[in-house]
Amino acid sequence: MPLMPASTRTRTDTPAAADRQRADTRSAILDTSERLVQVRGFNGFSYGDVAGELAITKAALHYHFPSKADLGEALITRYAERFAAALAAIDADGGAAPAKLDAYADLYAAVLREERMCLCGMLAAEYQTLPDPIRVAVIDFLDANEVWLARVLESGRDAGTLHFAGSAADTGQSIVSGLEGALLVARPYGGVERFETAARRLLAGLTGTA
Amino acid sequence: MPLMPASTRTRTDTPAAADRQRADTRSAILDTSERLVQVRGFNGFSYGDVAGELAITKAALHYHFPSKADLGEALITRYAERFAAALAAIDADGGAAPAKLDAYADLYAAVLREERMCLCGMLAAEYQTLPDPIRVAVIDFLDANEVWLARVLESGRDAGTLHFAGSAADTGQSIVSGLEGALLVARPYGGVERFETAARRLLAGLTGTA
DNA sequence: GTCTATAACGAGATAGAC
DNA sequence: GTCTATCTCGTTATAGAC
Repeated sequence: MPLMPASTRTRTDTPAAADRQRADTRSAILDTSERLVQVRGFNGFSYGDVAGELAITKAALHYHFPSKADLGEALITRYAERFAAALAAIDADGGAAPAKLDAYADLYAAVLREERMCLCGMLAAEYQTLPDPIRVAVIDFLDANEVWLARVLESGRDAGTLHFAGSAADTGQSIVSGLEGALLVARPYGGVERFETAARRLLAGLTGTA
Repeated sequence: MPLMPASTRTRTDTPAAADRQRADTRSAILDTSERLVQVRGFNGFSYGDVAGELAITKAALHYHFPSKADLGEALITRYAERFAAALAAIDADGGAAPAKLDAYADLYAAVLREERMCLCGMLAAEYQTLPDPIRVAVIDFLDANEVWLARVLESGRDAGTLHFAGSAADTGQSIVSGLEGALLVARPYGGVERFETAARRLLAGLTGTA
């Protein structure tokens, strides 16, 4: 690669390369912002923080995401898509219902291992300060999770591998809130032990392995 | 009462009256700030918000609480004291362990009815952005709750009214995280139904009334 | 697409009068 | 104790050059 300062070379020699770079920068912004929101909250990070980490300017950020609300919307949208893909992957694995629930809880544990809060849980805490489109996306994310869980729970009950009182929908809500709470409380203590303990107990109540 | 603008009269005619007013203003600041933190988060409210609501100036706020960190510390300290008093009151009621757990969950429900998050849960979400003294207070608050719960759980197990696998300490942690999560997730939806459903399921697993 | 420069505003905080 | 006035800094956001 020729030694040429980024400020003096074009970096986009063809239209296709320009598209690629736009997408790359956009992704990098989303990656950094996502982590900052999960660690510090939507009200706890700034364009300046992101620009500093990526060594670009705040103005460049505003080119990709005109307002912070736009950025937040893009963040939760992408997060929800990735989560939906993860749920589809669990389904594709073809495991039984209890294994699916374990895999689901592992998604949360992976977040905690990076010392983050669930993006949606963090936004739920800040809900009252969020622009309306983000609020809607938070609700949609929670609903999608609970719908998926309800389906898994019903199939497990039908197969006799899961046992729970009340509706599958209510039970799904309890799982989401239980795991979100386990993340929330575990993070200040550091490590995943507290989360694992709470998650195990939560799922054990459904499989009867208590 | 003589019609005299607050700006022209002394309002503190005696030293005792001065003390009373200092305490009153301080309480009013704490009350308003506490609600704002529980609704919007520690990073989601400002001295200006509090001053505006109380119709005093920001400078007056700084007299009572020089820095925002000081205010935050006072907030969680008072909150923890009030919570400890509420737990003592539950103990004083002399109910059995299951009734104590119900009363404990009701403390959370009361918070949600005011459309707030638990102060400690909110601060847990913002943990990475908080000054160190507040972080310590958050941990202390969680620990105190879990110690109290562990004691109730053990007495219930001894009396045969509560049944749970694993240690009382771990179970106490699960209850705290379960209720905090139920608050967190319920608030965006409005109403207490979601919380009540999750709380009932959580406690039903301990009393065997599932 | 990214930059420099700057606008416009709000934040936390302090000084000094009353 | 509370005020007015001010400071300094950080924030989101925009304009215009390259």
